Amino acid sequence: MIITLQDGSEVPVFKQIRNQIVMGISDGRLAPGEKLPTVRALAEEIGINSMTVNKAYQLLKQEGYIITDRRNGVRVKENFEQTKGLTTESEQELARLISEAKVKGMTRDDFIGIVDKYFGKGRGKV
Amino acid sequence: MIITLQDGSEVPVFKQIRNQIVMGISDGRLAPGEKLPTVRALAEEIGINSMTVNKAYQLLKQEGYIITDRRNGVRVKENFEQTKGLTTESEQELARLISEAKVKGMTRDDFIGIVDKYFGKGRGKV
Amino acid sequence: MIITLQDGSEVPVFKQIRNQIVMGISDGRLAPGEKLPTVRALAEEIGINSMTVNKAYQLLKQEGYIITDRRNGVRVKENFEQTKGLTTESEQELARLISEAKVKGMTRDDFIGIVDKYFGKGRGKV
Amino acid sequence: MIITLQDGSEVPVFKQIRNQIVMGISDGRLAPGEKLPTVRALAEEIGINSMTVNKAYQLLKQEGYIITDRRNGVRVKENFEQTKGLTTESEQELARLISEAKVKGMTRDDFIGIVDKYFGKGRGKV
DNA sequence: GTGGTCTAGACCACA
DNA sequence: GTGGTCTAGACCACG
Repeated sequence: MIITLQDGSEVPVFKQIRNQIVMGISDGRLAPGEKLPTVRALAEEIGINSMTVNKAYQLLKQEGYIITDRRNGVRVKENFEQTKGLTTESEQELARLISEAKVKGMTRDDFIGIVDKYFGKGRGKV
Repeated sequence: MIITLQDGSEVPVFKQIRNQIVMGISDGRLAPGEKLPTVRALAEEIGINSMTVNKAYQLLKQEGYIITDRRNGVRVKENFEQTKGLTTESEQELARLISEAKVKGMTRDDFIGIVDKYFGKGRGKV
Repeated sequence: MIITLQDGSEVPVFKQIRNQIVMGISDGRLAPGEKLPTVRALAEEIGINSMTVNKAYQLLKQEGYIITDRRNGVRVKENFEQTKGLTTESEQELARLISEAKVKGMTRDDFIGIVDKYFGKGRGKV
Repeated sequence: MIITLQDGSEVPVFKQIRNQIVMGISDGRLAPGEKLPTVRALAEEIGINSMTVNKAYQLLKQEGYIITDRRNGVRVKENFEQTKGLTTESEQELARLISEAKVKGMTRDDFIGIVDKYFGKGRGKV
């Protein structure tokens, strides 16, 4: 899987990495149990410091997306916790996005059209 | 309309203000043309630096949510641009939220349930 | 509150800081809402790099012990989540400690004597 | 006795082995004088490097849990030192666990409930 | 001035 | 060779 960084983005590099890996897991480009590049390898590949990659991996580990250990390097977790709900933060973000959409004249169906565009891909019961 | 700041939030204060005003417009608590408090008044009301409120207002103005003029102070815009689409940034954020939801085992219908919870409110053709 | 680092310890510096702050909260030396030293101040005080202090604070934040924000610096959280249970990791650690105690000939009452020695102090319903 | 390694654990493998053997002694699954598998055998059984098992055995030997001799291989010690006290490190760990418990709202009796859950098992005067 | 991010380079325990 | 830790020093957004 290829990680691409946006240059002038507000979102910090380590979080960009985290987001792309989560999306990779979600749409099936990263399979459960699959090995991720080592900290150093990924750092070199995308031309950043390895501490930054480390930070991204630590975040993913803490969130339960990956497992890191010295024997096997870094791997996508096999079983994700099926909380079946958004965090309150995520729900707030969604609420904000919906507000913006409504003000811009989007209907519920317009919005759901976009949701379906992304929900269709990869893993997840549709 | 009352603006409440979250204490330890990652979201910077000026953006919290911006978000709440956008949501206020979206759900009808702020009517088109309605007058907003002055920078100074709002700053005092919520106990923060007026520079911060100013920053929020500038952002809102730049995004086309409010207009400022010397005679009438700050007012909610009368006609919003009906782009009927999300900005690319917003769409990316939505894509990320959907990815997280899918990994956590949410179905499309689970997700749309939450969308509807927020789409039901106030302004916007439903 | 004074933080003292053990020099040759196996436990990393950032975790030592974290532990001492948690214990400070627990025994009342740090009150809810109390301001903690800034990242830089604490780093200078104990003679380490500020990134290390930052790491400790991030951990404490993530665990819900403190709140950090740019307006107010770092503060002890007002209301802790009352989960009223140990994490599975902590329970495993306790199990291990008890195993060691038993092999060394300690009775249940010996062990509880030590527990009481520490439970008596500060905050917490006894 | 079966040794099972936790996959993404923070605890290094050699220490996981050490801990499980100590717990095995404590709850009676390993009897005093009982023969332990050879380094090589155990390494093969759990699929790890024999250096790692060796490290665990050396630690256990140094702590006085096992004895090794050339003729009989590795055996659980017959008589453990009855110090009837925890090491200072262990006591510090316990203090930390108690601190965390208190902050999370556990009472002394809640905590002792968990202690009893583990103290009840196997060897040791209860 | 605050926390947050990032770098370049180093060392360590673990396996 | 792996992840984890730490340093010294820098820059940034926020307030």
